[in-house]
Amino acid sequence: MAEHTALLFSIATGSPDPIYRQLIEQVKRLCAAGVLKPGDTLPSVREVAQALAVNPMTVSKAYNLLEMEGVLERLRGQGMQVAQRRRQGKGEREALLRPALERAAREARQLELDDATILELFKQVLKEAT
Amino acid sequence: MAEHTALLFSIATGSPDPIYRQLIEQVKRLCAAGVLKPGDTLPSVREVAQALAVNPMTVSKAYNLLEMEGVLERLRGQGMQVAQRRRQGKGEREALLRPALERAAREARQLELDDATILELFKQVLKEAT
Amino acid sequence: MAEHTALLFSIATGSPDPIYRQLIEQVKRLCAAGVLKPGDTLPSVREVAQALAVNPMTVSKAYNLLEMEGVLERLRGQGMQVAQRRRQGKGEREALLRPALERAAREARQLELDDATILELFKQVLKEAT
Amino acid sequence: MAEHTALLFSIATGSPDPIYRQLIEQVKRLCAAGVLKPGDTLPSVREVAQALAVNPMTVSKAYNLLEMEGVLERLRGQGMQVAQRRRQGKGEREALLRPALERAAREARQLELDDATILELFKQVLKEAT
DNA sequence: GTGGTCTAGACCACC
DNA sequence: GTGGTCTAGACCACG
Repeated sequence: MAEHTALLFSIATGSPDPIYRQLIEQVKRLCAAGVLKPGDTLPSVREVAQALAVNPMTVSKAYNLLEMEGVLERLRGQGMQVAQRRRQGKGEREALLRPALERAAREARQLELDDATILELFKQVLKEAT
Repeated sequence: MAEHTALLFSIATGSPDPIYRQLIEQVKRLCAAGVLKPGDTLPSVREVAQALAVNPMTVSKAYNLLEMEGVLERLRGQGMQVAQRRRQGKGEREALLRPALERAAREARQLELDDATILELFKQVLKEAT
Repeated sequence: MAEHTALLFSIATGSPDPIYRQLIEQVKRLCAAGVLKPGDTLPSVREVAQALAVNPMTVSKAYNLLEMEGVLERLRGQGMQVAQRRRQGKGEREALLRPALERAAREARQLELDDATILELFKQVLKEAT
Repeated sequence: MAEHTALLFSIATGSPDPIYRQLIEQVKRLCAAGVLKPGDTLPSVREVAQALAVNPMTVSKAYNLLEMEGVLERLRGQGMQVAQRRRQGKGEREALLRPALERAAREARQLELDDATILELFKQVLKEAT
């Protein structure tokens, strides 16, 4: 149950925001979506670090912050697991998506593209990302 | 001729993003909103620096980057002015929008929201951003 | 004889090199080509400045430097004229052109374009510039 | 791991063009020449700054601009590396070359050289620049 | 007057 | 360790 999740994580090296933040938000989204369920164990720091070619300290930092936020729980000597009662309704998941959509909308406005074009392009992108 | 725009800029000292970025975004927004029109001259580096109690180099960096992006033009010895709309083709503008859409799509997938929900939410966000 | 030459000058506002340098090199080329012949009078500082929408001091600086170089001569109270013995052979004119060609060649190499493509493009540009 | 590239850089203190530009051109040339290959890491800002007795910000500015141009990539906490050749399309590369060719053409016209001569000279320059 | 460059030295975030 | 940001203050080129 540890090797199946390593593939769930990915980082965008070209992104402006730090790796540990990318990891944190990914875990949160996966929990919100139910892909990661309460009680699931997460891949070890070393596994993730190796799979993503990242410094272990970076992964550790993400896990620590997630523990402080109550998203994860430390299993003394056995890694981390998803904390209880983190299941989120559709509304909450939509709220998590909003920032990214708002950013896209803001940029679209500045580029002066009309809504039809924007939506069409987004549909296309969504299809590719399936 | 100095009082016309100095008040347009403001910075949030406690903000996570750097001052020069805040300035850049502001100029872009002012241009997009039509407050700054092509041909308008901007307050000098020194004026802005003094008005905001910031180092001139910081303002200079913002102006510089805005020039590189084609938003501003240097007026040799007379400061900077808003560039004539070198309106890019629609295809190019769509390409510029793609990264933001792709990011949103990736996050939406991880949240396991269905396409209809995602698109509906995006339409709503777009409407709010008008 | 003063109004016919004003049109000979032009400046590229987007160019990285200063206006007075652009003017200097243009006068040199026009002299080398024989368009401006020894004894020809040049348009006054004021005329050029107005025609190009440039600060008169800038034009004046160019004229002064050209006088120092011996390209122009001051006609006490009657403007400047092209100095004697400045007619140049074809070889010298080619030498004047070289820097621009070398720059283009260097950039072309960095862009990894093959010679045939480069030359074809240049022929096209030459035709447009006729 | 520090001695491999420090010696590659050098600056001409008496040069008309700024230090950061000299560094930029050098890196580009080293990349073009194959001395620096995609994936190679560059000496750190501090190393270069010390080796050249220059302010770190100056080196940083050069690296920064090279990143914006896509020549270098940031390696989060591990310095900069030469970017993977994101080879642009031929059309785009030709567009990038045009300005230099147009400038050369304009100058050639003012020198009143005939097209055959110009092209012959350009071929020669191209051969020398190989 | 304008912006451009550079310095010396500080502090911060990230890995 | 890495690069990023900012400051204070200097000097220069251009118009």
